[in-house]
Amino acid sequence: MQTGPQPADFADVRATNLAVVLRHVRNHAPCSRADIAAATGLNKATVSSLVADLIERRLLRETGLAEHRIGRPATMLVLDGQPYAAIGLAVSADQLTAVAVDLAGEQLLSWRRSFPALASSPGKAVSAIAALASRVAGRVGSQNRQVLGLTVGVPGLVDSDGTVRLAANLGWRDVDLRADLVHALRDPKYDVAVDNDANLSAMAEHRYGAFAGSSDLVYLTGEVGIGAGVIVDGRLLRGGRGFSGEIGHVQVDPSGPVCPCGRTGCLEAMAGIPAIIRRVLPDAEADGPITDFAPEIDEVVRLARRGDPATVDSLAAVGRHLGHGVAILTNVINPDVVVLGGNFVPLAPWLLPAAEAELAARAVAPEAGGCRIVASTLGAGTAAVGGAARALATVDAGHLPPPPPA
Amino acid sequence: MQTGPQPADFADVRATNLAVVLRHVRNHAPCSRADIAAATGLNKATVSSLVADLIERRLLRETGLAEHRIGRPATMLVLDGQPYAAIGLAVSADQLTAVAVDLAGEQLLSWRRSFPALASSPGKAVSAIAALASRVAGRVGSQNRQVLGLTVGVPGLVDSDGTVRLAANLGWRDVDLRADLVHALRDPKYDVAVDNDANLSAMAEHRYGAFAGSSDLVYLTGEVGIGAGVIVDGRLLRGGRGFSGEIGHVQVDPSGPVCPCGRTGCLEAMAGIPAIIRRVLPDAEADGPITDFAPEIDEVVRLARRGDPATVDSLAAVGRHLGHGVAILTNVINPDVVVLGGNFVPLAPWLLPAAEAELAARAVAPEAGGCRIVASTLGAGTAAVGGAARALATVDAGHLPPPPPA
DNA sequence: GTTAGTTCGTCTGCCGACTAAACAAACTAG
DNA sequence: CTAGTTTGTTTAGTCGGCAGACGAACTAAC
Repeated sequence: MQTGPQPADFADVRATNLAVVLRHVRNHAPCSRADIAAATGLNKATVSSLVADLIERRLLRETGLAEHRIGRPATMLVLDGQPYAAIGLAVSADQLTAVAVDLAGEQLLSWRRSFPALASSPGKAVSAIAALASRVAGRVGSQNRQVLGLTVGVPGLVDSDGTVRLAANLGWRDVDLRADLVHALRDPKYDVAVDNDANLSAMAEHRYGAFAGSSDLVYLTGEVGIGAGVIVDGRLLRGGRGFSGEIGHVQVDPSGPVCPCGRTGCLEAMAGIPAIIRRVLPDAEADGPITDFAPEIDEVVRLARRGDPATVDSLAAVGRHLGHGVAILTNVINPDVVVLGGNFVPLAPWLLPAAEAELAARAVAPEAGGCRIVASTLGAGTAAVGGAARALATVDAGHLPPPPPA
Repeated sequence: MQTGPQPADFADVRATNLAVVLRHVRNHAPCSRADIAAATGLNKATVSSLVADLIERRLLRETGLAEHRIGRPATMLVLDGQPYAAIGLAVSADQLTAVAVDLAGEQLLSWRRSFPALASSPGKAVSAIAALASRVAGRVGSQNRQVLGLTVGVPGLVDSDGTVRLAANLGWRDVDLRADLVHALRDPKYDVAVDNDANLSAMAEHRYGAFAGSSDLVYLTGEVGIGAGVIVDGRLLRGGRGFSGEIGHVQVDPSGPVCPCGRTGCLEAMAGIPAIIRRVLPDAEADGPITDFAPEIDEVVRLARRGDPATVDSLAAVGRHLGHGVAILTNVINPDVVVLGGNFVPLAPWLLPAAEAELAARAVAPEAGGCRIVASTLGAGTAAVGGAARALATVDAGHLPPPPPA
């Protein structure tokens, strides 16, 4: 119970303790009521009451399995994944990705739909997003699951109201996506949110990644641009207007090339995926903005595996630039880990050594402030998974679904 | 009441609500019990109980003055500054600064003592700091005030245990200042903490500055080095190991001069106070590390006031570098305001225009993400005041001094 | 098979903290 | 001097966590 501007009452205590129990079960399942009481310091009777409440809300479930040690066997508790699901949806330049995740972290579905954002208007995009979300919600509903929330990730600046201020790679400016979606979905019962894709990916890593639980974590997107999702002290860093993590257009080399944004030597222009491809595969035709880099990245990986010197050197140079960017983050924010995502993942074996060396050289704190650079292990759709994670995180934070009316 | 790993109980509710009332009175004094109830949503009876508790702890006081509107006159409440004081102490390369502040924000004393840190050992520094703290505590005690806490600010990397990992400008490395101080002060009743001077200055600005209450604020020190104290969402950003805000050695110009840290083109080497003085006053003798820049800064200000073109140009160039640094902070953190402190304050009229222009050009978000650059108005000793503010902030957060035993 | 010992989870009584509503106090308006 | 207003306290009530007792269910050992 931290200091908040709001006064506290019993409901807050109850919500806090319900969330404490729920998180404990999520992190230590299966476990018994006695385990929870011992670990949290709550009274056994209180835990019993809280667990009963959570079972009534169908967030927890008793398993038949009992550990047979000495004494009375414990009735074990696990998360009940069945009755709920959270939906995450990610918009990129060429496709929409939707996932649904249940409370226990099981991915229920993962759908992709190609959608050329630059070739359509934001209005059409809203319709397409709403249609996809609606279909996912329908599927989830047909499994008798209640939707806990829908979060849409967008590669761009999203303010605290859910308005997309600027998404260069989608060609959007001042699109009030959240309100439009709520309207298109006809005021759904569940919560609708819009956030930056890097922020959501960071939430996904924070909840499901190899460094899950690390309270100071940064995720770097490797799509058309480079964005950072920053988690500090276990919470997303948003800044005054929600425009944090825009590391892609920080200058890392004043003598570097001109970036499409008009500035010079941006990290994105030096180490972004398009820059890597141009550098390694100068012959690749670049007619119009490329949006899907998979074939080219595959080719780069092939060349690197084969040990092609120019490719390896190029990737090392890119790694150094990334290390420079990570060093800026380390010096300013001092995260425990920086996770490289997107198209950086397959390239990581050739990027990381150079990046780590550069980080060590540029970081002020000894041992780079304890900061590690790793590749994401979550696979594709991280931002969408993070969208689902956001809704689940609100449950963990105490915003529980109401108990059944019956 | 935010989500925390800790379960909550009644004591937490009480502490939270006591803090709510205390903060309300601090921000809206003088005010009546009825005002508090109306503004916070707490019940009148609850407010009465909370106020009685706070009066017993001598944190609040009733004033005789009553507002005579229609109806029964209200008995007004104000903070009772008398019984408590918090001590802040700042270490710099050439002196120690100590201040004591009461609960109402009144500065009770401000002492300076010259102390050549580089010429003495860390051990002697600990003795000197402890002696000064002890004298301040004695003076405060002789006024029948209880000391709420002592916080020491150090220009360098301080980890979460209060150990100074590296303070280049003091010549310190791995000095466990907090433990040493606790020992030298013989386990004082009050809380002892050590923190980075920029962090503490940021707390001072957050509590007493022109932008007090802004929940996303950065303070830039302008002493020997440049450090950032970062407040995000109303809380200090510390990072995984407490090494955040080290913006001084981020590279802003790869072709810049070599910095004493060994890197090239650090912000500090381009826009630090020594760099400014070298640039504007090339004739100033620089025998050994300068620690007190006051005379030189005065001279720079004189030249700038006179309109000396070389000086004005130099300051504009420095302003551009500062703007570059601020742009990095803005893109990564998106604060509402960046406060320039220390020796930047008298130079601000000539630095700010260039800095703002550079920020606008380099910030990704429109209108620089709403970020403003301003000069501190708190005067000298900001870090020490921030040290006191830290202890007072723990009271605001609910860690109240115990009620009197009587 | 019985008994002792252990552990689990519930039950009971208690206490602390907030709420609602009634009420006394103290003032202004007319 | 009365009516009306506002303040702050009092009283009763509810809620939720806590402590300890208790029954339940099991293992271990004789």
